[in-house]
Amino acid sequence: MAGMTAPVKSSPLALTVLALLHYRPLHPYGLQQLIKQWGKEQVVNVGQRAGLYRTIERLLVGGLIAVRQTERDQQYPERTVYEVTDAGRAAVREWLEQMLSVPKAEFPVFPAALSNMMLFTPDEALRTLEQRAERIAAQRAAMEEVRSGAAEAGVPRVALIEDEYTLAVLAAEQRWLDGVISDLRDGSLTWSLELLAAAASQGPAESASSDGSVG
Amino acid sequence: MAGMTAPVKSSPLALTVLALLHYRPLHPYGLQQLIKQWGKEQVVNVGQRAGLYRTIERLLVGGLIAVRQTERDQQYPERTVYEVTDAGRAAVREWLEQMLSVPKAEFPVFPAALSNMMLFTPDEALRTLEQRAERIAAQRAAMEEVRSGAAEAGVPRVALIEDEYTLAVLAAEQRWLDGVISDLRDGSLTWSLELLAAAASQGPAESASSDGSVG
DNA sequence: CGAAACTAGTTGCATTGCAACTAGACTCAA
DNA sequence: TTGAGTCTAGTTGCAATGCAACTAGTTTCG
Repeated sequence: MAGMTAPVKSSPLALTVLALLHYRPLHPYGLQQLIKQWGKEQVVNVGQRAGLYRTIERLLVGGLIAVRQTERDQQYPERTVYEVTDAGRAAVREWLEQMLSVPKAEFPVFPAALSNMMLFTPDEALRTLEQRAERIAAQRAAMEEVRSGAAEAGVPRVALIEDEYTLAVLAAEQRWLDGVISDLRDGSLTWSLELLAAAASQGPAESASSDGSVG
Repeated sequence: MAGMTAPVKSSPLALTVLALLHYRPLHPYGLQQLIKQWGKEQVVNVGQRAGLYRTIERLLVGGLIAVRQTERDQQYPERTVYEVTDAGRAAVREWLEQMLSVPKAEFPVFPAALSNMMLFTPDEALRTLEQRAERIAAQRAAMEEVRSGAAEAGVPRVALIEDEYTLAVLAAEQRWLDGVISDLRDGSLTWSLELLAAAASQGPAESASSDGSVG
């Protein structure tokens, strides 16, 4: 077993790099530009190049990509052009299958924050959620404009499918926020420290410590 | 400037630890148990304790929590009980405001995978998305059962608000998946390499490299 | 008595995110 | 023409996170 290296782990960036090299061999900076041109910065975090170079290094060590040439377009620094290998072509399919079919547990900050919203008063909660709703609406509008523009310009639907998904999720978040906001406004969703303490003392709160005092 | 330390960064786990210590001083393992009992493992990643201990260390160094006592319930190892400080109480409010009101750009794997779905044939895509849809449906059903059970047991709505949100998002994902799946089945969503290459060659593909060949 | 399982915490490694830094080339205006 | 800003291109370092393994005492069960 000569070439045994640990299998390379998938990540959004690794998948995208490997996929783009599928279409054409390219150098790291070119990949970054391509990702931005195709509007995929929403989806892959190529903002700071560090991640990109490290990912490429990882793929190279793992044998999923190889150096094709080192070109020198005078006026620019030397650029190393990479191409995908057969192992890389196989890996992309495995990753893609896994990433598409298995919903992975991730831990975004918003649900975590929501789960502690009772530290705020209903009024404070209302104000912060209103701000979020505005921002989500703006983001959604901007994204929808880009997407429909691209669609009208003839970009095939499958190439915009991730925007379609993101928009569906954003729309759901917005609807949900609007509902909660209106429930906070009309008082059908409220709480107070006393109420919560009462609910906690009859709930399943008494078994994690030798001491049963709450608050 | 004696006690100047860098401000502690927020994270789902840090927020939750700080919030729970609000209700009652506790030791790390107790916090982990509490998080699990309250069904918050979906939302905070306390699966491997390492993160928990490191987070607590971080909060301690940052002055947001303090050691209250070191108890010894013989038969158990010594346990250090922490309590939240005034600085901690202030930090939680700032964090919460930020985390609730500002939608942060995160990079989950599914959209990244979707954006490269065209590497599969429409048929392959259909099959993998069907699998995801099944899993999402199962997860949603399980979660809904837990949530409605808790609600009927008298847990106040605000304490289940993050489940409500997650369920809304899961429902949207499921609806979206169902739509795409049916479009894949009836052929109203398709693609082929030739089609994509054609679209690419008239699109904005030609400026990231000196070489314009695609494929 | 021995094997599991639970309690409690630690260690190490790979990966990520974020920010700063280097450094050459080009662009434009004072 | 020279200096300020801006691109291109890549590197370095640190803190944080995720994941897995390891230590070690305790209890439980056969």
